Amino acid sequence: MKWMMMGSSMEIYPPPEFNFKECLVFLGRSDLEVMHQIKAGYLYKLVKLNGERIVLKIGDTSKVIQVDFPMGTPLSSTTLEKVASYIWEWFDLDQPLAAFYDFARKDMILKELVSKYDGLRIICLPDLFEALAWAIMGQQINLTFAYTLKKRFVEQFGESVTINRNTFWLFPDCEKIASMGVDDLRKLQFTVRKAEYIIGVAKAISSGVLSKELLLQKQDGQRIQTALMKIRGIGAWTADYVRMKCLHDPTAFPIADVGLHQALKLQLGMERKPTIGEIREMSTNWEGWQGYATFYLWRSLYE
DNA sequence: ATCCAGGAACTGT
DNA sequence: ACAGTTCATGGA
Repeated sequence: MKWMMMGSSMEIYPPPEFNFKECLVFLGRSDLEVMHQIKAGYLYKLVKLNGERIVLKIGDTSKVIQVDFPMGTPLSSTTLEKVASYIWEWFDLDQPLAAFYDFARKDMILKELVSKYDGLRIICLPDLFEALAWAIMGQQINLTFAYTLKKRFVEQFGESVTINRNTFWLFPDCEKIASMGVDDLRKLQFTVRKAEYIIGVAKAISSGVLSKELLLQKQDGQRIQTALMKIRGIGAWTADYVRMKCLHDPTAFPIADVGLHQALKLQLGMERKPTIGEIREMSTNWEGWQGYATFYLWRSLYE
């Protein structure tokens, strides 16, 4: 991770295989998104780091990520370090993407995508509770409604900061959700099950039996998968999604994902969606990078 | 109206 | 292990 301060701005120096504007397209895919805002090419997000709430204004200038602080808070060097590391993690910048491109350029399905979306990285959800809760919200419903649920959830239970008549939201603390009842979420049109799953996950995280650190300590992706799937409400799809978007495992592969199926159908000009078996077949070359293949295919569904 | 959506648990065999 | 059923609601 490379960064330095230039006056009141932070400069972050990402690896060469990174295109901020390409990532902005993905971040801008829903008008109902509440966790960040995009305005005039800048990405705004409220984060809580080192106990401080900080609004970040993120832009790019030729190979450099530039971060400004609209709240003008005097930030300690430890907080600044956490800002840099948050952004590094958000855009998955530790991933050696050149290795993915090396074979993807020769792959019949991926070559067009990696050329079109060059520099796109998986947009991560560094917070485990947010990643799990969002995945559960998205189970078996259309994305638009999933975003509606998230917006209600965040605006009901999250904290916010308003500057210049713009309101920015933090994802609700798991401690707060752990103290909620199913009925509190039912009011927002969560199903009983989704409410139970999310409250259960919130309790597990706030009690300390579940955490990102504990999962990452397991090293092996399969063990992490198994550990996640022991939790009620987390099946294979959610476990893969969280490994991909939160735990930075590029081998995670949500193979049953309907978005993936739809993207493959369109990309291959098929009359129907491919079967799991067919996807397994066409993904044999993707070993080690199934998560990135999936993400680039998801990207092809937006414009 | 009908089908389906970035699934998972439960039940029966 | 595997298939069928239930949950639940909005979008197209």
